[in-house]
Amino acid sequence: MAPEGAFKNRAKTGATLEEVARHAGVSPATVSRCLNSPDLVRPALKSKVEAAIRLLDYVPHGGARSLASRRSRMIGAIFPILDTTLFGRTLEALQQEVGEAGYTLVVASYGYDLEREQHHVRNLLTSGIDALVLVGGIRDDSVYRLIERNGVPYVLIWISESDGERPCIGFDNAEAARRAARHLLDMGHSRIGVISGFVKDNDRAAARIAGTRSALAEQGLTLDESLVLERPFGSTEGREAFRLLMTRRPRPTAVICGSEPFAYGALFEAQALGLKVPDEVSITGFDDFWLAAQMTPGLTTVRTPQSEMGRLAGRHLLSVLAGEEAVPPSPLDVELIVRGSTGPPPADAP
Amino acid sequence: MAPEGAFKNRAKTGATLEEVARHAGVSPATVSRCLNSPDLVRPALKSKVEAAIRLLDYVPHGGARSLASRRSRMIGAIFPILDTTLFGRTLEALQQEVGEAGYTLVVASYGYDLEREQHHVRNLLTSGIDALVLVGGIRDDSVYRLIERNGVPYVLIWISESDGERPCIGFDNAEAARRAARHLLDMGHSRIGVISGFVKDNDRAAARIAGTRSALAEQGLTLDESLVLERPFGSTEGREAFRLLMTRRPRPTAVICGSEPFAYGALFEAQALGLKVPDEVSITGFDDFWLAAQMTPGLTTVRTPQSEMGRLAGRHLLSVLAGEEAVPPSPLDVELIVRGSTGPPPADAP
DNA sequence: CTGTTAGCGCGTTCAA
DNA sequence: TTGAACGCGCTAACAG
Repeated sequence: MAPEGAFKNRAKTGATLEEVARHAGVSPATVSRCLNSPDLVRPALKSKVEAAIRLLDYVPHGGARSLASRRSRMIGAIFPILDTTLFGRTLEALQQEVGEAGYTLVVASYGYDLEREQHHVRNLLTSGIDALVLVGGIRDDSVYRLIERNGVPYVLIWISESDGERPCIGFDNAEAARRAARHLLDMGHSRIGVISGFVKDNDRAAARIAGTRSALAEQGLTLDESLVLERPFGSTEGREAFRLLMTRRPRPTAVICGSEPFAYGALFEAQALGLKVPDEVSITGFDDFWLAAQMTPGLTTVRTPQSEMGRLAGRHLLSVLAGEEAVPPSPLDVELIVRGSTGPPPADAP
Repeated sequence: MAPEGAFKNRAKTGATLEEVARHAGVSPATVSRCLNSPDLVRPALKSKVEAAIRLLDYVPHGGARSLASRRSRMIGAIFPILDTTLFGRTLEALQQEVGEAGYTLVVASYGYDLEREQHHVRNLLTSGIDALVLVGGIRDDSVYRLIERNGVPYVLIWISESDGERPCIGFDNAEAARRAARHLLDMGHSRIGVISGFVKDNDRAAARIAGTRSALAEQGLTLDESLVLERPFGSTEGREAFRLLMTRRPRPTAVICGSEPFAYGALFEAQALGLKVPDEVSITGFDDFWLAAQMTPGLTTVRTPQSEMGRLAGRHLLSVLAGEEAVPPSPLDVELIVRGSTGPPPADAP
């Protein structure tokens, strides 16, 4: 019922700076100054202008402003997903940090689909963002080129590229996984299963598996590839993968989960299978969301600096935009949180 | 170490439409058309233009574009919080819906602080958003006036204002809570506790309590106000509130949680207290996040149309922007999901 | 189908 | 301390 001729009713635009000037009996330039450098304006005039602004519900036109000043006061952030809790804290902290500085946050999510991410990069650049936050480092070089050619500063979060080629604010995913693995190895485990997100196009997931592998190597062990399962992130997927791992013979005595929802699922499934945790099987998570501490047994996990990455990414970009010589901080720390879900392997293990 | 003189290094701007035109040997208008209505351009020219665009990594300047066209292709959304899973699905669905239409999403969060929300409204309007999504309906009239005076269409989500004064896309929170309450009443409960978010400035929380109260009234019962606890959202707060409720005498035989994290906490705490659910106490949630189905016992809860609200809000605004005569849909349905956390009250209850 | 011509609303010179 | 004039990059009329 919507014939295509029905377009064209452009909303009445709000008041303009010039109208405000007229109402206040001053020049447009003065109104502009009231907004941008109030100290340069005599208080008497300033209050007249402010009254006019309120009277007209005047809001500056960001487009015009960014056209004239070459800055939009917007910062973009592109996340793999938004609907889970995975990036929630990072997003919240980032929004807070830039919001306090008067910046506005533009977000997008791409469902781990690099093509969609690239599309979003274009869109956000068009929107005129002054800076950009991206997750991880895997993407086509052309995307980086595009960003750089447009003079937009950016940071990659959730990773710490050791080669320092691009500015990163995050932690060493491999080392984090290594911590969890060493913890299990120290307790005597040697047959270890892994539930991971898809490694393709995801350097965090890849690094975590690599870290696990290297921890085993330190002990002269190798990771049995048949015990490495890749799944879409989610607790249901974790349950299913865990069940599968438990059918392998000899059965793994511990399972390292590359993302915490997997671990929740594994723990629930262990309970459903009647497997005692940690007596019969140990489980580790990755991130330490609120649920990890509430479950019984509590989940042993690696705590990642989720909020801090958001906060620091914002702060870094703001200072770059302020013209400061900012260097990204060195890799952030992670912490192994030992709770009840891990223990020595069962005595009768092979 | 950052002296204040260190400003002013404006990034080199990207290529302009005019440069593209020059490289392609056509007029600026033609380049513009290639971008906005490609069908009006002869293929031969179009491909020359596209080549030039790629060559220069040209990205249109959104500011200039919005100045000239009076539309920014950005939509704003302001949420109470972003770091929990509460609005995650709504956000994801909204982003997806508007993203597919080539729009960009600008988000902000205000921690349930109305002043901060107002601030964000101003900021987003300045950014030039074409439309706005807000959660709930409680805010100063001046905010609505500001939005309307600037000609920006908006919707309120997560509520359904019966008086229809403003466009809403959501569900009836009172009715939803009434469902949960009736379910308990039908099983014979009469002494019911409530754990709620703060009612001040939160119409969703208020409506849910009101709904509970009215369901009791239908049975000639009244809600004991000493059994109504308001807390910040969170499972830890749920645990603590639940523990307190369990010390009341006579002890409530059921607890209605106005937000699901409360219910998770209550369930964990019941377990810690050695209280059998549902034999000794019944618990209901609100929203039906993934965890509800995974716990043991499963959580009886009211499933809210989280994704749908995001999707429909986006769709509605897009059609308004397209100049269509769009009316917001009628209130969406909620569904009572009965799982193991509810049952009849203990036989020895008063 | 394509080019020409005007602004869109604002920040920023420069003089006064 | 204030005002006048210019142009940022683009879209939208209008001609051709």
